[in-house]
Amino acid sequence: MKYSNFFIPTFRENPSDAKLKSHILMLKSGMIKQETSGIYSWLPLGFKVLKKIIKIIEDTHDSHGINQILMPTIQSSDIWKMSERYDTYGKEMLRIIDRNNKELLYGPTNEEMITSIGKHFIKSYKNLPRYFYHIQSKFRDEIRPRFGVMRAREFLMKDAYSFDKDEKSGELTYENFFKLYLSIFEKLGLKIIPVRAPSGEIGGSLSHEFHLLLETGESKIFIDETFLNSNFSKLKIPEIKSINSFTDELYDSLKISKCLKQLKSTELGHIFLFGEKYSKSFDFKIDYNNEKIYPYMGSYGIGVSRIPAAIIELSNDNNGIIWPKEVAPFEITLINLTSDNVSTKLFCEQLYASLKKSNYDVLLDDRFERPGIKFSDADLIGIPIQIIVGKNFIDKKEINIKTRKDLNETTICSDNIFKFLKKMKV
RNA sequence: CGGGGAGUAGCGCAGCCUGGUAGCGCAUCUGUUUUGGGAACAGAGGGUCGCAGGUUCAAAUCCUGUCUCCCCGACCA
Repeated sequence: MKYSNFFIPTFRENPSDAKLKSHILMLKSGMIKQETSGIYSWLPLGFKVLKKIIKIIEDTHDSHGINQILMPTIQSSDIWKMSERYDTYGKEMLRIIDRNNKELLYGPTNEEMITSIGKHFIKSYKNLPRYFYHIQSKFRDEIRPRFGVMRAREFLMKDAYSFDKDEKSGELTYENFFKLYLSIFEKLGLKIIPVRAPSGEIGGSLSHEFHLLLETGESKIFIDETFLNSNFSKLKIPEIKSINSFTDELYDSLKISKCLKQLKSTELGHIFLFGEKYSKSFDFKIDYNNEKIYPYMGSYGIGVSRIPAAIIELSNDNNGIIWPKEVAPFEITLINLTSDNVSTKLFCEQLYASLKKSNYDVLLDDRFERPGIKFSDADLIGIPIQIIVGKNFIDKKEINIKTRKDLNETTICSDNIFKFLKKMKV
């Protein structure tokens, strides 16, 4: 992508309305635009990051036989009346009346809808287990939205749903999703802590949240300190059930006596095994041998649009964002400091083409801007590698490679660029 | 929902107390000179001062109402 074609409206001054570092940087780097309280547009740079995250989530789900679908944002009140959540969900649910006076709502979650889909199509235990997921906007009318996309009203969520024939099979599914989540967060470069959680509004018995430790986080979790360095990926259901870490709500209600460390965090994922709750209320029965059973269900959410903000909270400096390579909008930014010079222009165009040919995701800064502006924009938008081409190239065929993380700069001969990138393991 | 703050050019702000033709910095446009860390000079454009009503000869400024946004808390997860 060429900068001249890519819309990145950066700002020199900090936005007055934002307080959290990630919120400030997302606005300042032109990733998002607030439309109204708790509702945001994703601009090209932000959307590119979001798509990288979505791709990791999709690939991981697809490789585990989880079927991607797309359910609508607008739901009928009928299915919510069936589960009796239409009344209990409260003011967080955005209710809509259509022209025929039919009660609709903007979905805050999709258990009801997936249950109705399951009931419509699944008739036999031989079709189970079956897994579905979708990535779709949700709306929860928070009392007080804040911190940009961290706590938005409209947000993007990955929610998966499982149908099993019985509890035992359901727990195996739950265990698989538990591991799936660990691997997704690992691929995102995030060190995540699973904690036991109350199952709350959705109901059921088994529930865990996946938390990222963050000083500026809104959640509190209680964990055994040895957990900070544990590997959870080998855990089986009995161990998962008895993990020694808790959300504050569960910690309070269980009155845990053992001394646990309290830490601040942000919730990025939440999984539930709620069993027959919805299949029962929908009278969703299937044939099993010579009887009828209610499928055993679970749901598994990831707050997709919250992830970019969480990463920025962890990874930034005074100059701007520092993207980890896993989710960086581009791997490399190629900065031509002298856009009007024929030889640097030609070199950059050729290098840009061959980098793309080698499958590097590159942003070529070909703008007619002064060097200072290009440097500060590059640091602000935080692409991991900067290749800087300017006077040194014209004089000595030398270019500079800068790593955004530590701002270290190396001068190399322009012929050696690919060798150097390989050595850097970009 | 309780408490606090704010709405004036695209962004950041001053002006309001003490009413008298709406300003600054950045950004934008034109020109010249510049060009390895947010350039200089010269010129230009851009405003229903959130909205509605009231007081007044006169309202960004005073009064009343209302909408929106932000922060703290409670709530939610």
